[in-house]
Amino acid sequence: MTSKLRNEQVPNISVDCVLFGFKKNQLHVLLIKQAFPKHLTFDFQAQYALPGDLVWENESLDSAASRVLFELTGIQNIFLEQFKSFGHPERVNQSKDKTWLKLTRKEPESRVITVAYFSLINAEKVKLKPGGFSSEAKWKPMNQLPELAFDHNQIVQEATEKLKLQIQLQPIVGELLPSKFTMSDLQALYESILNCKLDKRNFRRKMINSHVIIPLDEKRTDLGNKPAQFFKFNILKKEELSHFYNLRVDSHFNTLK
Amino acid sequence: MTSKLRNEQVPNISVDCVLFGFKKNQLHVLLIKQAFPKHLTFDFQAQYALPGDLVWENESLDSAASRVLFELTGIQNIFLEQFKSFGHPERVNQSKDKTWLKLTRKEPESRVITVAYFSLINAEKVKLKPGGFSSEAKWKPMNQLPELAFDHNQIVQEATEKLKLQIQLQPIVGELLPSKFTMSDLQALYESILNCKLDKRNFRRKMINSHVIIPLDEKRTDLGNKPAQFFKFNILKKEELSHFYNLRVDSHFNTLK
DNA sequence: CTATGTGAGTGTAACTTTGACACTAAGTGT
DNA sequence: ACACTTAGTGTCAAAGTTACACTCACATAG
Repeated sequence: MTSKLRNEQVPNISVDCVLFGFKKNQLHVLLIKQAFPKHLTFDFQAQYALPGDLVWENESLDSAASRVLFELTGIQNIFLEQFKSFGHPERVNQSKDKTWLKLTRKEPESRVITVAYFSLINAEKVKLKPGGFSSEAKWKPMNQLPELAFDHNQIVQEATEKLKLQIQLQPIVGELLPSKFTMSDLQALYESILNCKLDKRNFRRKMINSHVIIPLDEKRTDLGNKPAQFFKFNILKKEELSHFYNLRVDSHFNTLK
Repeated sequence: MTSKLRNEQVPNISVDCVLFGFKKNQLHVLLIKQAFPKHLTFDFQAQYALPGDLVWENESLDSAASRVLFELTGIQNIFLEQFKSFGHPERVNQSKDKTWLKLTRKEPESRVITVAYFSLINAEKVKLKPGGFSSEAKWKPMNQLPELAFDHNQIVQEATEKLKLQIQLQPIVGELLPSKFTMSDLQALYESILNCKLDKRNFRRKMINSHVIIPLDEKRTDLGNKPAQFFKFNILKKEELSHFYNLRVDSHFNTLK
């Protein structure tokens, strides 16, 4: 029996993490910039990419995702949900990626399939510490993503679809907001994920009735206008998650389309 | 550059297919029996398993799933949906599986992660032709599955959860039934997937209103009782799939629990 | 101190969907 | 004609959804 070294990498299986965050009323994705040795600048275009790397021989996919995310971005202790694997035979075979693969991989020609994870976190609260082969870890707004390494644009795309679906089925967005937030914050978040306008009164009623959020004894007073009630998320059991089916678009905007 | 042979297997990436079928008013899963050389009978327990095998170097995950399913069961031209990958480092390391791995794999000690697919098909209509390393391809009722190879029981379990969720969101069950079926057939199918009793009138109303099914000019007369209307599935666009949220349990049975 | 701007917050009526519930209809075989 | 079996149907109350427009509370500028 071949005994595997603890930190030996599986040459053809990786994990990638799509982290969504919410900042300045916009949905963002966490990206890293591939690090590269200075002397290579002339023919090496550092690319943005999702935090991701090969898994180790002795670790599960879930723990690989957590480890890799931590190593590259400093983010720790968050729940990552596996959502899809990507395995096109040519997915790491584009010329834009060759140099970087040669610099970082023992078997740069190897076909790699990747297991993609996603998660929602509070972009304001988390501290980013790039490490490993990432020289940068940055939130980039969803609506102006650069071209990413490998097939990462497609992965982000599919994660976004998944996210849209999810928030209409259950209120998983708790992690995206600060611990206290106003109803308008929450609505802006939904609108930016669903990419549409929602009706204010109906949205408010739905959220209140669903008991997903709880009003606090505190108001936001820092803006120059009527103070807004703060809410916090309620931790609900699965059985309590009803009410989460249709979020309808504001009719004004509906008829404009 | 290492040029890969067309049919070379990736030693550590496989696909597995969970096929659901409906027979005798019961939900079934398609299993194969691992083939083995006769002279080994004494210490080799042939196990049931999901149809699955290693992927080839040059094929995508989706096409690997289709190919493997065809090779082992003869089933062709069906839509397989990827639903989750399983990658625990010890998932192919149980003693029950060692013999078979040694007989069939070039690298029997290799860790293997598997990408699992699922699909729904009409068990009555499809012809099973075991091939490759499968000596048998059989429908087994969900509620009495044997112990399966590797972690395949867990994979079936998770596929079942996924299926339950799916049919409450959209009427994907078309493929499970013959091209014409009665309302009772359809309800029995839902009940066996959801594992509960539904109210007949509410179910009927919901199905009719959703336009998922269309009545035919034909009735079932072969049973000795009132003829039942035949229906067929309607091919709907995504936009037309509303109405599919809550399927409520029949209250009689609800209160019994 | 008044006016204006800004986002917060509120109510209702028409309609649709849901859930609970029990009997009749149309065939068969005896 | 009777018994048996499965098919098929209607209604009411409760809950949820949709559309829609004005007032409230604060800050600031004049």
